[in-house]
This record gives sequence, structure tokens and C-alpha cells, in this order.
Amino acid sequence: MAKQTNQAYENSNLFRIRHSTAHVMAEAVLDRFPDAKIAIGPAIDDGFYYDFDLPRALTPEDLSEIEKRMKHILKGNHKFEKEVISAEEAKKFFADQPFKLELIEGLESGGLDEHGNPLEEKPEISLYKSDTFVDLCRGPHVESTKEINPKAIKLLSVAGAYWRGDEKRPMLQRIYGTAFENPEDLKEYLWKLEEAKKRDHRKVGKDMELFSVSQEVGPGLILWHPNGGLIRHLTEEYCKKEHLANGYDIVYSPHIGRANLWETSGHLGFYNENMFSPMKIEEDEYYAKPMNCPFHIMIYNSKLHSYRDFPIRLAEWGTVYRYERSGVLHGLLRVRGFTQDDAHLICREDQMPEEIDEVLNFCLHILRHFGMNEFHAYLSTRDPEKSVGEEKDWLAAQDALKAALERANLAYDIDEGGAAFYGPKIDLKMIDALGREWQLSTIQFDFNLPERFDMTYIGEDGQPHRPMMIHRALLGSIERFMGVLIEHYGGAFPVWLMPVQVKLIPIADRHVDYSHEVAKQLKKAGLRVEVDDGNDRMNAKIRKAQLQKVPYMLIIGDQELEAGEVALRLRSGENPGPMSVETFVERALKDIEELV
RNA sequence: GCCACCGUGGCUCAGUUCGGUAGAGCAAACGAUUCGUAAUCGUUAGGUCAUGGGUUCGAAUCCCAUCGGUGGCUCCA
Repeated sequence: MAKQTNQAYENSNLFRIRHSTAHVMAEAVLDRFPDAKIAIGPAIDDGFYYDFDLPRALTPEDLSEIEKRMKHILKGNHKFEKEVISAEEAKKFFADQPFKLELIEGLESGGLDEHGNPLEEKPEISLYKSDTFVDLCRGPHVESTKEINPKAIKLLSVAGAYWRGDEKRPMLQRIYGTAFENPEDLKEYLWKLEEAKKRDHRKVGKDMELFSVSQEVGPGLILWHPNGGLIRHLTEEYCKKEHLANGYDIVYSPHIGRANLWETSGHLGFYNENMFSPMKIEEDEYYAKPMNCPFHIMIYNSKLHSYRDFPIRLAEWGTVYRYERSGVLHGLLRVRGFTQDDAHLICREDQMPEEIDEVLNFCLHILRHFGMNEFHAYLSTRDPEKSVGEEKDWLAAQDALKAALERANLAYDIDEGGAAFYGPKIDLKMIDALGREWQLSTIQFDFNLPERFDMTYIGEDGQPHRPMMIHRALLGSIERFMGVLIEHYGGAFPVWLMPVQVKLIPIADRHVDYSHEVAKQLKKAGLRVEVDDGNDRMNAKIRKAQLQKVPYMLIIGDQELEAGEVALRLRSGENPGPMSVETFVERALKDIEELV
């Protein structure tokens, strides 16, 4: 049940509009910078871009001038005309366009697409001409610029981008823009972008005092504030309970280990550039751990194992440190120190398929508890160029992963050759508020470490055998997971995770004592409660509670005081009104139970 | 790491074009108000304008460097 590539989009009118708008943009850029070297300009999910080598950096003013020029060009009703030519002719035509020459050579020499990836068959070489602009392009395009509404296009940003995505090659200037079929769609898209920014976990994290990053502490290192700390604690608590109930053993391991360990594991060889520099202790070097596996393996290796012991599942909320290049850090989603809900499943070969099934279902069970039902699943397979282990083991493992995905009824994409050198894997990725994908869960085979650490067990035959090892993280990193979770709910977490579940709002001072009394009862029932006994007006207190996304507001005035009740208001704006304290508690506990 | 942009009280932002040694709102503290479903009023306090250097009689403003952030690119076992 592999997921379809998005053919529908590529065949759509919208796709042609965007691709054609990219050409018009290139024309406008060439009008402004006649010596510009043009690279590639495809349509992408939300719009299009075009890469240029320009004599100077683009300014925001350039962008609006280019956009103005584009609108002018669009009004010209220029036809997009295709012409198929030979490689020779194409080279002559693009003699002063080095990037195009490279593209032509790629097409000619057996077929590389514009990103440098091999094509199945050698393509024809075609030009598309519209107005004064001619581009090497396979199309398709709209018939004429009149099909593009000048009011439905917008240039969005400038960014650096390496030619052919290779950091050793020149950096070009990429202009991102978007285009829609009509101005309303554009407006809606821009509005959605604005709305998405409001859900950004960095903004919500600050507003709700969940976490912070301090320059003093260091970039990519997270400080969890009381509110975020509580949510994290509840998350961990739930997950640990589930792990214990599902056959896992909880272990703990230190944050550093001797160089020797990392040599055996191979990390110093293949992961070195992501590790923090070592510290010297007495005569030995120690490294902060970038992964937990070696420690778990040491626990396994600390005694002799029988084939009857399996499966062994060692789980740890292990904090790891990885050096990430400064430019890639991003709030909670990409950090330098994070805690994985890590586990290593060690089993016999014959147990492996069932083990995969179980862990995948367990993973889905956990994610769904947090309201996450939509993710992209990927199966990453072997790259024969760089892989350890026997091919037959790989194929068996890949089949097991595939079968598990299908039994779980999950749509997935295959990332051909995308596996790490030590084993195939399943990844689950979630999207953030701005549509960027972030990997959370991962289930991966490891054909490398059991070998390196000489892990063994004694089989039925009395002989030593090598066990299989699966490395898995379900939330992935708790930091990243919390980031995605914050954006998923826009900060309005389900009641069970909300730091303050109930806000009591006394209308006047004479209601304060009763409010505290009610609060005491609610706390006794296990609810997290605050009384807003400041001297704001009720409206202001409600507003504050709304902004904090508190699920339940209990208004307490003369009527409630007299009747011994509370008047409930929900963060949705719904107003169930007065009820007894017991009725409210019942309702709240039910909501918590049902993950509302 | 690379390209571009940005950094002003706890937060959001004005002031930077054209140099003349900071201003608002929210939050806070205090006082008044005691109010029925999204902002009551007043007073006060709070900033070496990211850091370091330079130009200048004078720098938040111009220049250089560093640190940090944002959007991309690369990377992401």
C-alpha cells in the first residue's frame, strides 16, 4: 500500500500556473539584472522558486520591483511555446549560461534531471519561450500568461541555496514565490500562514511559559519552565507506565562514556562530526553520549544469555548530546541536547517479525494517546554502496518492516537506499505548523552493533548465536515531540496535559473565600486549580484565562455562593452554566479519562 | 557551516532613512473600584538600545568584529 507520489498535483492547472510564474519571474529578474545566470525554477508544494547567480544580494525592494515587473509581463498575454532542439543547438543557445550548460550535459549524457538525479530514459531537450524569456524546460506550462492572474501571485522570500544542493558548489540566490488560480486562494493561503505563526511552538512556548533557550546556557539547549516541565513530566509518566505494561525493562545509563566505548561502537569513526569534543579525566578521554545504544549493549553483555531470555526490551529516557551546526537549530525541533524515549529490542531471528509488529502497534498506540493520527510513514531500504551485513538479512528485515506497516494499515513511502549503513528502518514524520516534516518515531534494525560488541546468546543447540537488535524511539526526542505537540494543539492541550486545568474566577472579594474552598475540593479530586483572586473585573479574568487556554473557568458570584455551586465556562466559549461542584468534578475527570 | 535579514524594559513594538545621550501598550508593584461571561481607572518603578571595538564634539542610529535569533540551503544513524 505504498503511497502514491503526487501525480495529481503535477498534472494540475495550479502546478502549470506556478511553474509558468517561475518563468515570468526569471524574465523579470533578467530585466533587472541582464547578466544574471539562471539555474532552475520548479514549482513546489506551496508555490515555486527560481535560483539565480546575481551580481549583488537582493534586497526587499528588489523583490517588490520584480513582483511589479512580473505583473506587468503577465498582462502581455504572452504564449508559452515549446521547441524541441538538439543538445548542440541548446548549448549554443545557452553559451553564456553555465548552469544551463551543465543541465544540458546531464540530459545529453544519458539523463540526469535538474537536481542531478538519474532519469530512467534519456529525455528530449526542449525550450519554452514566453515573451523575451527562453528557458531550458520540459514543461508543462499554461498556454499563455493570461491564464495567470496577476493578483494571485506573490513573491515571498529570498534564501541562499547551493547549486545542485551541493555545499561545495556556489551558493545562488533563491527567490520563493507562490501563485494561485485566483486572488481569494492566495489570500487564504497567506491568512493560513499568519495563523500558523500563531501556533509556532516558540511563540506559544514563550506565551505559556513552557520552555526557554538561554544564550548564557548555550544554543540548542532547552530549559523547561514549570509549565512545560509539568507537561513533559506527565508525558514521561504516561509513557513509562505503558512501557512497563508492555514488556519493557527500564534502565538508566550515564551521560558520558570513555573513548574506548565509542571506538568499539564505531561512533568515533562514523559519527564523530556530530559529537561534542571529549573531556579529559585522569588519563582517559570521555565523550558526552550522542546515543544510548552502547550502554544498553553493555547491560546486555554483562551476563550470559539463553535463547529463552528473549525478547529483551531495554528502555531508557536517555539524554543525548549531538553537535548540530549552528544554522540548523530550531526551537525545540532541532536541538543539541535532547532526551530520547529510547529502547533496544533484542531477540532471536524467528521472533523478529512479531517483535516489529508489536513495536509498531505500540508506537501508534502511544502517538494516538496524544491525539496524533496523521503522520507520514517511510520505509528506508538498503544502499548497497554503504551497508554492513548480509543482503539476505537486509531483505528479510525490510520484508518484516513492510509487512508490519501493511498489517498496521499505514500508508507509507519507500525511501530507496535511504537506510543507515547498519540497517533498514521505519520512520514516522509529523508536520509542524508551517508544514515542515519532522521525524519523531523510528524503528530500525542494527546489523552492526551486535557484531561490534560481539553480542551473543546460547541457543537450543548449546552454541553461541548472534541476536537481532532493533533500535527504536517512539516520541523520538521528547523536545521535538513537545514542539510538535504544542503546534498540534496550538497550546490548547487536552485537559490531562494542561498545567492549569481549572481557573476559579470570583466576581467580587466576597466570593474569594468560597472560591478557595471550592479549589481545595477540586485539588482533593486531583485537579490542577488556580484561583484568580486579583482585583480585576470578571471580564478581564476570563480574558486572561482564555489566553492561557485554561480548559475550565469556574465563575463564582452571589448566585453560586448562595447555591453552593460553580458556573462553568469552557475555553471553547461554550457556557454550560451553573452546576454543583460534584457534577463539575465528575465532568472534568471524565474529560481527562477520555483525553478531551 | 553557507546566503539574506534581524537583535531597543519581562512581553509586543515605535525611534535607525536624515547621528543631538530613549518612547508607547501589555505585564509588574501600589492605590482606588467589587463588577455576571474576552481588557475598570490612576500612580510608580523598570532600559549601559545583544556584546566589544571604531568614526564623530556627540552613536540605539554610521563602520568593523563577535555572540544570539529568523527564513532558506546543506546536514539530520
